[in-house]
Amino acid sequence: MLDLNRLKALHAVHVYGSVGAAAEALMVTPSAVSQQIAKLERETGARLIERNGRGVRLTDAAGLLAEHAERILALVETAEADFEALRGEVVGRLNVAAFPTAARGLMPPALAELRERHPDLWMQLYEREPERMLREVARGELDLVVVQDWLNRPMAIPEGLSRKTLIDDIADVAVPLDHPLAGNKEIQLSALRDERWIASSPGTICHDWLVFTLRSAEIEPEIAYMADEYPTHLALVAAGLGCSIVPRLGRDPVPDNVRLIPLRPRQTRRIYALWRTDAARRPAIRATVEALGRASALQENAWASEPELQVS
Amino acid sequence: MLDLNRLKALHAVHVYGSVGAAAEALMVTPSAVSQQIAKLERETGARLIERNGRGVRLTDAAGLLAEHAERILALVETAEADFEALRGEVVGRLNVAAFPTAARGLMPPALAELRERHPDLWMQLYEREPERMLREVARGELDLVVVQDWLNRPMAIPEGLSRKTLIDDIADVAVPLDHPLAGNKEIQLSALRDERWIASSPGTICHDWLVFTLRSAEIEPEIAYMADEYPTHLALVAAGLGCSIVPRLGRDPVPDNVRLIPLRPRQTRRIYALWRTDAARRPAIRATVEALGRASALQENAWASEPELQVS
DNA sequence: ATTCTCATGCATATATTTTCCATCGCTACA
DNA sequence: TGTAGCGATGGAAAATATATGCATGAGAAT
Repeated sequence: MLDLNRLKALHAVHVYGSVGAAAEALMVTPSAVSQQIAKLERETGARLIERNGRGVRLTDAAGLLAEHAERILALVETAEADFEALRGEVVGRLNVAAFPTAARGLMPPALAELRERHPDLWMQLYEREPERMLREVARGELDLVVVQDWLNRPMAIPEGLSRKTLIDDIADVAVPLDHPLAGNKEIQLSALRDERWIASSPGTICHDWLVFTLRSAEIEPEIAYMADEYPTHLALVAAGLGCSIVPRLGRDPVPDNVRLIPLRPRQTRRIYALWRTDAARRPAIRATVEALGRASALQENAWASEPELQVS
Repeated sequence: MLDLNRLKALHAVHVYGSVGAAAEALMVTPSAVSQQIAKLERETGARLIERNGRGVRLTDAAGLLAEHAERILALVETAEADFEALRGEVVGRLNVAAFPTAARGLMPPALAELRERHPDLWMQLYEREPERMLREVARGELDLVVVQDWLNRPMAIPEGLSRKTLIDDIADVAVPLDHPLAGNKEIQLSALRDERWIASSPGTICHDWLVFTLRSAEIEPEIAYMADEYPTHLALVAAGLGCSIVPRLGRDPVPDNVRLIPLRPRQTRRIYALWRTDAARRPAIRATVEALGRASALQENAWASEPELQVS
């Protein structure tokens, strides 16, 4: 492949008209330039330069090559300039993941904001369960993940990861409209001892949250139905087949004959953004964490302003 | 100014995904690649590469630089091609590849002719399976490849490649001399329903051709033996262990007690030369394509003049 | 715990490039 | 016509750069 330094020498001779002038421009001796071009001739097998009186003249082939060299060198300079401009900016590609409700409730506004403010940032969003996210972010397969834990049973954060608390998600109880407690403004967990429950599949956080919340009131839930999609949960609740515990984050619109009632005391899970500490050098990571923080604050304000969700 | 070799190293890591693979592609040790990039980091003052598990990952800055490098390297290549085109001479080095039977049947006469006519052309011939060739020619690792497909299931040609049809290779069936059909002048596929077959390894085109041809007659072949070398196939046929479908191209001399009988209707695969359209500026490429065309025509004439290979 | 794979750093060998200097060819001018 | 001046080139040595082999260390797979 053509060598850039030789091309540079040839180009300089083309531009400055003599070996000596080219050498001066390149800050080397004429001999160096002469030898570079001689090597280029040997490598390509073509005559490039011929003596012309006291000076030299480029052949047609050399002229062509010099013009190409001009474009190539210009491109290299462009690359340098772009590179400089890049440093410290929010660009590149980010692989982010969140568990399902956060992916629906938190990511879309954050992604929209980032898209708006940083058009050169490419984000790819995945939906994942927490353990897998943890593994993948630690390995660098994902750049940033949104995970959750329960306040009284915090998750172990692997070495080398940083986190930022985004929001405390709140659990409400979904009951059929004809349920005895459906008129309540709030419900205590202990009042739910004899209900039948609708849960997600074991191994999902939604399942775990249900079981964990009830166990914290020493209730071993009787799980009557399992369904992974929340709209299915709510349809089952609407049909009077049981109750469900439903997080607020990413919650779909609720059917008319289902009531969502705040628990007392509040049952919350804390939601975090997690990323490799090293990777935080990337402005893109920092910008995304901040955008998630803003999206979370907006969400919390929205909840605070809905009176029927308040717990006295 | 950015150094081309360092950019090449960085680009290779970007494309091949690891320092080791990049090193292999550049034909140097991983250490060399690692050090080139380290120097680039020192020169630019930016982090370019970070360890990621067992491997590495490029930073955003490095990704940007690698993309620029891609353009720069492409421009250099264009310059080379233009340069050669200007000289109008068939010179330089060409990396060509073909699948095994074409490498034996088509390339040798073409290469001999080229060597004779263009002593300054250096050709390196590789034997490859088609998918890999396709990838490599698109990337510029190979300059010209010979691939094949079946007439009724044409191959997808990537953007930016040109092709020329060389020849339609014909399949014959090899049977032992004492086989009931050995006396036939031609054989219909349907007559081969209950044969046992000798095939190449799965994943080779020879294997695929056997299976594809028989399936086209709705025969699911019972593969009794697998061997990659055709002489071995023929020895197995000679021993009465089964039949085989053998392309004419690159066919070795056949043992006495094996009969090769044309299929009716003809089973053919079409063989193409493929090259990057940009690179066709090089007279060397054009000359090689033409030489392959002549070699193919010769081969077709040879087949046409052997009476025992005709199908009525 | 071990065994692999992969990247990297160091010391060393090798290759390349530059400089210095001598030489040669051409031009200008005496 | 001779000769001084200018400019390019080539060889040898020095400076620089680059690649290799090997050792090390980190992470992953078993």
